[in-house]
Amino acid sequence: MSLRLFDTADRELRDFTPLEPGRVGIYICGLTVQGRPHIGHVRFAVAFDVLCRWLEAGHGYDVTLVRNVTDIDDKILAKSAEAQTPWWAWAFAHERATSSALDALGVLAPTYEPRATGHVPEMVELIDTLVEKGHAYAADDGSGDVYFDVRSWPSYGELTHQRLDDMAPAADADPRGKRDPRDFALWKGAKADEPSTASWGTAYGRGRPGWHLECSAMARKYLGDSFDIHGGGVDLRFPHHENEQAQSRAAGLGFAQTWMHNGWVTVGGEKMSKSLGNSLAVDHLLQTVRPLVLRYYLGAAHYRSMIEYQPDSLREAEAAVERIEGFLRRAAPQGDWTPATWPQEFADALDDDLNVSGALAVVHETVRTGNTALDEGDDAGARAAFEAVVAMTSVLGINPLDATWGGAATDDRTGAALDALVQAELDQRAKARAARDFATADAVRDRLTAAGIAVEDTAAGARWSLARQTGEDS
RNA sequence: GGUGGAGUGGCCGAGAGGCGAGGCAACGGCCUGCAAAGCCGUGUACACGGGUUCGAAUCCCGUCUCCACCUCCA
Repeated sequence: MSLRLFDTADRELRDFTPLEPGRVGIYICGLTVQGRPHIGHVRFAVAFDVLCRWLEAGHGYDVTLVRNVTDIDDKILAKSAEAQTPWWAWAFAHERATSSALDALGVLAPTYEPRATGHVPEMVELIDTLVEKGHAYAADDGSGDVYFDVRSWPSYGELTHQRLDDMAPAADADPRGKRDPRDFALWKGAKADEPSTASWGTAYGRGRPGWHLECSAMARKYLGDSFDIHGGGVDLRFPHHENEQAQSRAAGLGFAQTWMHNGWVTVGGEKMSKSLGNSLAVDHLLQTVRPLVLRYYLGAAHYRSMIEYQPDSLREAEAAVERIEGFLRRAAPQGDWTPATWPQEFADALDDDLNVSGALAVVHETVRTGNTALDEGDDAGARAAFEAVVAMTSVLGINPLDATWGGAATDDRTGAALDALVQAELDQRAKARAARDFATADAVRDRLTAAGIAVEDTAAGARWSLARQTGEDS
């Protein structure tokens, strides 16, 4: 079975064929670095991370992933002014916060991450082309703005299947020299109250780029005039993606062949951006939940579904992760091993528009098979399951053994010391149990439990691990 | 007004005309000195009303409810 993806432009599942055999170019809209990222902000990155991993591991494609950083816009300017911080420092601080949140969640770095402010010449070039072709014009009110002329481009609205006349223009729309209220800014003339560092000199006057134009220019520079996949959150479809496509195609570029949009995270039935979600900031949540668990949670639902967040679901994700982890720990071979391939059903699920839920079902079934093999002393069976689970979880970015998640406690000196101490306790307990002195044995176990250490008895003796966290959310 | 999405068992969450995805929780059992972990078993769910069909959660018609986009937004 070949890979099929849902193209949100056509609203249908299509076989995926890259423009150039063996290579895939993907552009996804990154974040406007204006605040602390919350789990809603970060979901798109997890979703497309799985896409990239599967394109590479499952189909052998050479993927070029470009994810931009919008480091200048109205909000950044407004918030930084309020905080009395230079806008560029504000943007950079939040860019760093975003990167570390994504790193923590095991999202692989893109091939390149261009910043909008570094691509003004490319943007101006695109504007020039549009003006030449009669699809853009400078406002005649002296504002220095340059607008895209939506009436000049009959296909405008094709991405979101809307007719220009059906679009409700904002009632209080300020015409500001526009030929049509739906015309959007390619270039925004500098305003008197904005810092001088926030504008660039061009033939159209000093100013800064419009948001939509940035992505068109950067996608073109790094992926070419036509590329395979453009992704982002559903809420970006209009106006952002519609405008991107209009301006790029009006400029004569082929632009994206397939559009993919991920659903968002809701809280109390509402989109997160509408609820005040500081407690759902990634760094805040990570104080009580392991990154692997949050990653599992964010990636477990189908990428196009909405995720309705509730604190309990994090607990459930943790239990599911520990089930997988527990098996891997128990089944880990002594010597060398190589990840096996995955069961066909796993591949089929991912090929079907990245059905991660279906893929996870295969993971859990394999875990069960492996546990049974372990119980029956079937070493070969346990090993096969172990290798398959490692392979599958790696593709999904949730392999508990991966170094991203910090590895085993015995990897560092503190861990080694702790292990030695716990082993001493466990030896004592083992002796007590051998002497059928269960009161002493249980006292040891209680002591360890109180210290946050869970003890499990196995055929090969007692094992210990750090107990599940019991953090609360608000 | 226009354009989309969604309603699945206690919860999360796939599926998409017939064989009860998977996880979490619960209950029973096995194992265990007792636990934990694991394994086995137990649930007859698909918003509502009609219809098509031998057969519908899946198709058709209608209804209700919720959400989003059309302004900055992952």
